[in-house]
Amino acid sequence: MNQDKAVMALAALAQDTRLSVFRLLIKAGPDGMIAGALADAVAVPPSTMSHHLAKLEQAGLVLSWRTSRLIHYAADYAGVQALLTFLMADCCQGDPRACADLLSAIVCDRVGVGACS
Amino acid sequence: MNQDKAVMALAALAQDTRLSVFRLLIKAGPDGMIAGALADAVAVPPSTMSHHLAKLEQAGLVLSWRTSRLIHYAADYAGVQALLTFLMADCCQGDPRACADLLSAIVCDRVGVGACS
DNA sequence: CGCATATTTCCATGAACATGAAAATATCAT
DNA sequence: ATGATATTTTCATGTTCATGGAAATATGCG
Repeated sequence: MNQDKAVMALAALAQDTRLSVFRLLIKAGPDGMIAGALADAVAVPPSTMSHHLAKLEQAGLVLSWRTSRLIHYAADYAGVQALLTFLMADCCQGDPRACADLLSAIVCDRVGVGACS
Repeated sequence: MNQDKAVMALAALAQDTRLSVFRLLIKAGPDGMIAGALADAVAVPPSTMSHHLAKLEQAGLVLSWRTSRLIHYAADYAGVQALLTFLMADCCQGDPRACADLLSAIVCDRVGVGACS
C-alpha cells in the first residue's frame, strides 16, 4: 500500500452507491454476490453498476470471477486490511494513548477476537 | 455514523493533501499540530490548507482548538473509530471467516493489544 | 447457427471538486 | 491605535466525476 493507492481506494468508497455495494459485500462474505443482484439491490442500471464495480476492483477493494454468464464480486479482505493498516500507520507513534483503545474497540464491537476488557 | 456521514468522511480522506494531513495527525497523537505547520509540512499555501482542514473537520475526522493566534488540529479518534466500525459492520454476518483475521491483524500490526497469535 | 441473458464499453452531459490569489478576520505586542 | 502574524473566507478557474442510453462483447441453450 502507498499513498496513491490509498487515495484511490478511499475515492472508490467515497460515493453513495459504491459504499453501499462495498458494505453489502463485506456482509456477504467470501462468496460475494452476482453483479446483477448488486444492481438490483441498490437500484441502478447495469451500466452504472459496472462502472462502480470496475472502480472498486481497480482500487483493490473487491475481487471478481466469472461462472458461466454470471460475474461474482466479493470484498477483497486483504485489500481492505492493507488500506486500514495504512490509515492507522504509526498511530500515536506507538504510544497507545488513543490508538490502542480505538483499534481494539473496532475488533471488540464486531467479532469476538478476545482482546476485549 | 450513517451512510451519508461515512461518504463525507471517506471523501475527505480521498485526496492526496488531506490524506497526508490526516496521517500526520494520526501520527502526532492527541496534541495535534498547528495549521501553519501542516501547510509547511505538505507544502501548500495557507488558504488551500484551510479549505482542506475545514473539510476534514466537517467530516468528523479532526478536531481543532485555538490557543492565542495558533489553531491546533488533531485527529478525532472517536470519529475515526465510528467510520471504521461502520465500514466493517456485520462483516461476514458475524461468521469470522475473513473478518476476524483482518481486524486482529490491523490491531496486531500496530499496537500490541494482546489479541495476537 | 440464432436467440436470450449477463455484463461491459463507449460516449455525452451536467454536477461536484481542488486550487490559490486577494481580501477579510482574529489575536497579540508595543 | 498601529502593525505584525496566523488563519479563514470569498471568488474564479480548470479538472475530475457520476450517470445511463446505446452498442458491443461474452456465454449458454436449443
